[in-house]
Amino acid sequence: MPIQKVTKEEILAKSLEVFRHRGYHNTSMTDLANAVGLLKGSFYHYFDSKETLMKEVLMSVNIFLQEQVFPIAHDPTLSVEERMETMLKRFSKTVFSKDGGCIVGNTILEMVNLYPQFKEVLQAILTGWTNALVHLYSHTHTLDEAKKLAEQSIMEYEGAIMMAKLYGESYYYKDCYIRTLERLHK
Amino acid sequence: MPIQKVTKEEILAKSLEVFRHRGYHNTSMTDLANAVGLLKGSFYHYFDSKETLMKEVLMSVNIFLQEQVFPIAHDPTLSVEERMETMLKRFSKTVFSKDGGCIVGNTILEMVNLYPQFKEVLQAILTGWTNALVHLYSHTHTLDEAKKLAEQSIMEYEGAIMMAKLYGESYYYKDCYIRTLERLHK
DNA sequence: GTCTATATCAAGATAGAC
DNA sequence: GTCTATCTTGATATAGAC
Repeated sequence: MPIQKVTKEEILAKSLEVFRHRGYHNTSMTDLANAVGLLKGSFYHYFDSKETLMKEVLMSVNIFLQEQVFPIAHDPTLSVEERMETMLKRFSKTVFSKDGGCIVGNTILEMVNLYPQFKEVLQAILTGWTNALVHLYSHTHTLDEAKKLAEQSIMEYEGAIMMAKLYGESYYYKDCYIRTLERLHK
Repeated sequence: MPIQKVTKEEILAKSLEVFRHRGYHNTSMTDLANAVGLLKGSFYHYFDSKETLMKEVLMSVNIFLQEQVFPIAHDPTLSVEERMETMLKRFSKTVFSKDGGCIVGNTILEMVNLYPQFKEVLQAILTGWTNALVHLYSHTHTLDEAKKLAEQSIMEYEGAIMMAKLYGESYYYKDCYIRTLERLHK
């Protein structure tokens, strides 16, 4: 009688890590299965295809962010600065990997042209992220200014991830974090 | 007696376009050969492998930028603003494609972890780009400030490319262009 | 130098035993 | 639910005719 080694949630979590690190096309089903501790044949018990799996990974990321991360921007028990710091850290932990990967940026660049059906969830993530930042920035800026600042912060973050990958250091990333905070006050 | 249909330079130019648009892993040798007007068998007359081809594409981009684009930053016949504008436009035309692809960003994200030997040429491009911007910004800022502003502009550009791909508009990209110019004066 | 044909291999996916 | 074995496809790369 077979014993269940993993849950679907564990597969999604581990797959997120691998995709974040290696990108989509450069990750094989064998890589994913091994990371989880299964053989690839077993993997298809949980998912029809690699494409489906990626989509579920992205959807689980989106749900987590919408439920656990973006609402921090509205937490009345924290100061605006504290909300920003907490939210940035929590967001980074989910979306970025230490070696300069980003599940959102990776997937946009690799897949949006090829699989247009991925647009929706990726846009949902980026829109949620933008709105959360806009809310924080609008404490000290007009709505239009806040929108520009939010977009600017996001674009810088994505660029910083790329630089981190190329130069192997977190310097750019830290600078970006600091500027995103500073924009609250100028 | 066989007639030569293409030159190596034409292959490099066409391959750049395709890689910029589709990324590395998502481009097949057939795609490349077709874009050039050959069959893939013929393609191997010019290049040992896809990897070699990509490396030569990147090296040709680097040479073009170092010789034809970055020196604009030092052109004494133009104002600092004119140098920046001309350089940004020329750089974009080489490196970015209309649909939100960037040969530099794409390749860093897809290949640096996998093929470390690509780091050198990619770093050469980004270092050249940084130095050119630093030179322009240092007319109105300290060297340290100029360096931060240059890095910030580059990171924003890379982020803007990603946003352009996701939302299918050049809005982010234009904003980024404007801010990169504005930073000359604040 | 370009073509056709083919070798080789990796990866996604399926079938069926346990 | 997990395994082994296998099918199938698509892509890199090679061989040799023209």
